[in-house]
Amino acid sequence: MAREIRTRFAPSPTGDLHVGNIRTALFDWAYARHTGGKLIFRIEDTDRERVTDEYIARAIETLKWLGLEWDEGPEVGGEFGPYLQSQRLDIYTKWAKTFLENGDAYNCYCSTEELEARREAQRASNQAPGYDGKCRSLTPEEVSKFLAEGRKPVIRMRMPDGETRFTDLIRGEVVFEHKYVPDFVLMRADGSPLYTLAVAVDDVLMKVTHILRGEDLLSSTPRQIRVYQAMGLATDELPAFAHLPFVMGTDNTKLSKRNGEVSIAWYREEGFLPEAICNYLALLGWSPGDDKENITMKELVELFTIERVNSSPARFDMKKLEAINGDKIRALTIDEFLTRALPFLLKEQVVKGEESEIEVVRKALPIIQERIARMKEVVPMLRFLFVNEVTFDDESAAKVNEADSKKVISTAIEALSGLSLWSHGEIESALRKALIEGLGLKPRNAFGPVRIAVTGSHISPPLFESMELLGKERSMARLESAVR
RNA sequence: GGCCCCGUCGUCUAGUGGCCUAGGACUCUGGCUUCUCAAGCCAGCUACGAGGGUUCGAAUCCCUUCGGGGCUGCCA
Repeated sequence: MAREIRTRFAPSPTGDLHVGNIRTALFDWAYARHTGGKLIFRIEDTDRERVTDEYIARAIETLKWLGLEWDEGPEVGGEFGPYLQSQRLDIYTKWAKTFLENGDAYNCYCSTEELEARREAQRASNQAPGYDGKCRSLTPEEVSKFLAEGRKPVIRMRMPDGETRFTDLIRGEVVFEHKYVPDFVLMRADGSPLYTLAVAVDDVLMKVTHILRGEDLLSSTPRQIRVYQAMGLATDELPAFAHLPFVMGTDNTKLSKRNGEVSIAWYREEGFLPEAICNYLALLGWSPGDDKENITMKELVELFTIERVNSSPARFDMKKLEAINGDKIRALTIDEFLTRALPFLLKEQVVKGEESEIEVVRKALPIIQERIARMKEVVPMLRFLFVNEVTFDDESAAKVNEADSKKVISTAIEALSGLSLWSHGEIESALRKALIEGLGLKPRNAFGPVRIAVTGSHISPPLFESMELLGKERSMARLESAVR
């Protein structure tokens, strides 16, 4: 029986999770689900000056919101925990010591200043900058001298001569000659581990079989493999690597958290649905293969394979995300739509949450469902139903105040005042009769002024349905006030 | 500079030697529909970075070149 596939998503939450992080998490998740394997969620917080508990909590929350459930990790536990690296420090220390004892690593007494100076010299003489191996084989006398100077050593991994060769699942065979991979630091003088140590140790201990991660980590792979080897893993026990292409900004620069639009929290506030974000992100670097792009999470799981992941970087396109989001919104049942729309209406205080209000919203949703691309848009779309008086923007105000408009609205008032049944059908036929037949107006010119008077804007949901929802009394009041 | 990765419409992509006078989606443009805005439908614009090979035949294989990106940290 083949061993169970285990992937991991291991962010370092130095800020809110962003688009690139989530795309990686999505692929990790989809691959684990597709293969019936496990997804491990691990927090890489070895740099506690930059990673805060607040960011960790937000990362957990974001993943849950997107529906990317993990099998092992924070909150759910698992047999290979803990899943916060800051709680695993003794493990890293133990391995670093082992490496030291076995001669795979050595104490390095060079100071940051000395290293920097030597790197400068290397650059100046056109050599590849990197650790020069100065402390690789210190004599006991040299060590005593350094210690006497009060120096505290870091632990540095020894890269042997030769090369590292591995098959990236996305890019094929990749070779790094070790002369371009200098000895690297595993542990600081204060005993805190570095990423290179912690990531490799954890992937081994957590029995990760497939490492899907950003392509920026591609050139650190030889170092990671070196740690595996020092831990005693045989070549056929190494995890498989798949380096995902970047998600770039529209301007072709790498997306970064410096840019406000990358934070997933922002997309949530704007009203992008989690399934739309996942669907769109899945298309960045992967494709279902046929011409169907609008897929469900279930379909993504069924179709996702690493073979179909691209190797070239993708640009993030807000327009396409919006289009997919609109499609997802239109696919919602009214109950689902209501559940998702309500938080936006409550937050902007369009409604207070009373039963009667929610009933109005429920009735109004069908007529705006195909008119919005972001959930947030329900707010401007429905606000007119819940205010006492509409307010006009400059353009609408000018339009409604024209003499022709006042005449149209007056005529509409006469036509509507006698209506006993206030339904959109009745309203429509009464207005058509009075304005189009009666005044000989084109529909556009006839209904425009009425629309502005009733909804406050020349852009609104369908007029007759809107008036029905508003009710006769309030509709008439708005018309009256517009001609006053 | 060195090492590594990448290169099909504006964007995301399909394409693994003939089905490609390169398909789909988003955007954009025009039209239809129409009470506004949308949605929907139809049509259109636009691409294999360049140059050499290999082959009867190349977007697909090879080489060179150009361009973009990453790494080159006691960040991850």
